[in-house]
Amino acid sequence: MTSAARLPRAFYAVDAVTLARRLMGRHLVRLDADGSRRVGRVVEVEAYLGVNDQASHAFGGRRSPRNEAMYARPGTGYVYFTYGMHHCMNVVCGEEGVPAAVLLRALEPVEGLDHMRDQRPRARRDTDLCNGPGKLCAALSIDRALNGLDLCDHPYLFLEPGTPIAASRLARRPRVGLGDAGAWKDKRFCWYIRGHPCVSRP
DNA sequence: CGGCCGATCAGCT
DNA sequence: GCTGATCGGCCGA
Repeated sequence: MTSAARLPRAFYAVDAVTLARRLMGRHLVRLDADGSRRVGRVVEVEAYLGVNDQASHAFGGRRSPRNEAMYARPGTGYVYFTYGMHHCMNVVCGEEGVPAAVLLRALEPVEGLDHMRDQRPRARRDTDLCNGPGKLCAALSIDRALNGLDLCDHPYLFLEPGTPIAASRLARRPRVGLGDAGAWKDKRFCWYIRGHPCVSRP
């Protein structure tokens, strides 16, 4: 355990590129009914910049019940269901009413690995528990019921300061899995820890 | 290890 | 109807 203080609202009230860098090394904490903790250290993220970003769910100002959380205040969690079977979690940033967010793509398991393994029975190695956006949501039992949650004031899901990451270990590359996102698909808006075994594409 | 493919469904055209 | 901010099984090298 590294820290008990959850990150404040101001931490999230920045643009998506800044928040992407800031989130690296932080701890995503999931408390359970019995008080036990599942904790993962953020090792890979992607920034989605907003209405001008062709890869964003809010491109062109799109707004629907599905992505409504992107328009909420910074520190809100945007959890959506995709491919008919997976959930992905974003952290909303910037200012309220302006859709921008950072997708959590991979975590390094830190605490509660037994519980994570229960939720991810197919994972052969512990490095496979949270090495993808759908996998980390499964490992931490994050689903649509949590969409729109306030990470600054939620009883069992939030972020803690965690441990910093040396700048020399930080790398960036184009985002993963985008279809035709025009010029935006090649922008290097994915950050990850170079050589880390828990990133989705080492 | 890399590529292909099926699962499964919400949102969009 | 089709596609997707995915995953895991199966195939071949």
